[in-house]
Amino acid sequence: MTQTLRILIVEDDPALIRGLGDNFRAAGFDVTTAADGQLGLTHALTQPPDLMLLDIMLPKINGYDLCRRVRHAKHGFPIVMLTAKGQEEEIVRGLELGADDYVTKPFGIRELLARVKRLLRREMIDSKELIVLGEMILDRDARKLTHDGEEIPLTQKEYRLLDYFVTNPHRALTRSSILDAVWGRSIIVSHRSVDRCITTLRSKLDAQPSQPKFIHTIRDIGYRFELPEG
Amino acid sequence: MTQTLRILIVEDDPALIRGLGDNFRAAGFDVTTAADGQLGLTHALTQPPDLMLLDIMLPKINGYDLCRRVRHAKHGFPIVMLTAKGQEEEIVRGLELGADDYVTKPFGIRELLARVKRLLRREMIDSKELIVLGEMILDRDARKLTHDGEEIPLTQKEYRLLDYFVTNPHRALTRSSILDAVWGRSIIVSHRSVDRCITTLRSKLDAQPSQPKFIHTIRDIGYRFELPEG
DNA sequence: CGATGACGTAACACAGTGGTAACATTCGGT
DNA sequence: ACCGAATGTTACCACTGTGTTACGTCATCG
Repeated sequence: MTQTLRILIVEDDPALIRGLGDNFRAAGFDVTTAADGQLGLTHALTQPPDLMLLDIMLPKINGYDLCRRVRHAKHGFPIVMLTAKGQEEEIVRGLELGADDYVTKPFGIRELLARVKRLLRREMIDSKELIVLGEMILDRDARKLTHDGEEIPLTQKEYRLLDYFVTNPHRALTRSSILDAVWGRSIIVSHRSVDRCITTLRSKLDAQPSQPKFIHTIRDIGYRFELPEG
Repeated sequence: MTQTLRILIVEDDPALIRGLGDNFRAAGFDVTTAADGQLGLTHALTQPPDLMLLDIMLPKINGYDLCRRVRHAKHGFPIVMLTAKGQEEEIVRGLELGADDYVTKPFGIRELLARVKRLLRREMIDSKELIVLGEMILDRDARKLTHDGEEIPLTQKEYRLLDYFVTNPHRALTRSSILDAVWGRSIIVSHRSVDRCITTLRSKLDAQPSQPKFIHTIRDIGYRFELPEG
């Protein structure tokens, strides 16, 4: 690193390819495109990019299968889905299969760029031991959260949940992935336990837990953690 | 004993220089400043500090080059980058060149101090042979803990445990790492023996062992040692 | 507008964790 | 070999964290 960040666009509409490509190149990214699902998959697996834009309706392999297979190959780069309007149930499916965000066509290039940039900021987070959350500081070394130097005690589950959120900000996180990451793949608990833990964590993070600043819920999916500023 | 730690601030904004200088002096550091990259580089090479605060946008030599050249000269002191908002993409580059951490302007002095102290934690301990623990003094040369001149006798295990804690303050320490450090990697003892030793050590460190000031327990994880004042 | 389902959250019960005292064993010095 | 100190082990208990359940509220959709 750090050469420019690499973006793979998997899209069959030539006009969209050109528009997206131009804009992302202008924004300083290294762009490659694939015109169908098969090409996209091989490219994603052999030369994994830093982020992938993925249309759902594609020749040969559709966006769902591509997404699932990429994730099955244990690639973790962010995936942003491009969906047509009125396909909300597709969004749900896509996010469950491991996509991180979506935009519905027609979309503004500004919005898309903003989402992409937010997702890519994750790489900066990973290396940090100290993370600023508004007026709070999360110290991963000390495994503690402080507000003006005062410790905010977190239980084990709360801490692991927050840690997972912080390392995956701005992304749609399904309950299932949260369960895997925080509770562990082999543990079986009710999915409502996630909600419960979210509630207690929210109450400690935010003064007004009723209008959460950090943990946003995504109906039918799960939650999304937003870092301040941006 | 306790020579003060030296911080070099390379920054061209006079207001920021004064603000940072005041704050770090107040925190007990020995501060020198350089107003451009050239001055900063010569200073860093001829009188290497214990840590450097480095702005990116600088006259004469920019922060990246300065960072790279300092590292090329095999100086290992920590470098904290100061970046303006919107330069986030460049941060990764800075880290690649050898920076250890960064803050984005505008930043809170509290956050910056926390980051600096974290990076200097080891030096802050190592530069002292006498360590003040509340009303007690730990003399690592003599392997003695005293309170008002009265020696508090510590057993072998207790001393090694305290020593491990003192060299790793403010960090979450797992029982397993404690066992490795104090008992040795090859010795097999029950993990409850750690708790047992903690109890006896607590009873000697603290008047109210029920509300420990120094050794905090982190449920499901292990313990964390907190030094007073920072 | 009513039905359905998802989420927030309070209440409760129970398992597991850690503090610690009592007991056992090892160690070290004479 | 003996004795006391140090160290490890075990057992008991209080407590807290956590999962479950239940209920209220809100959003969505027919």
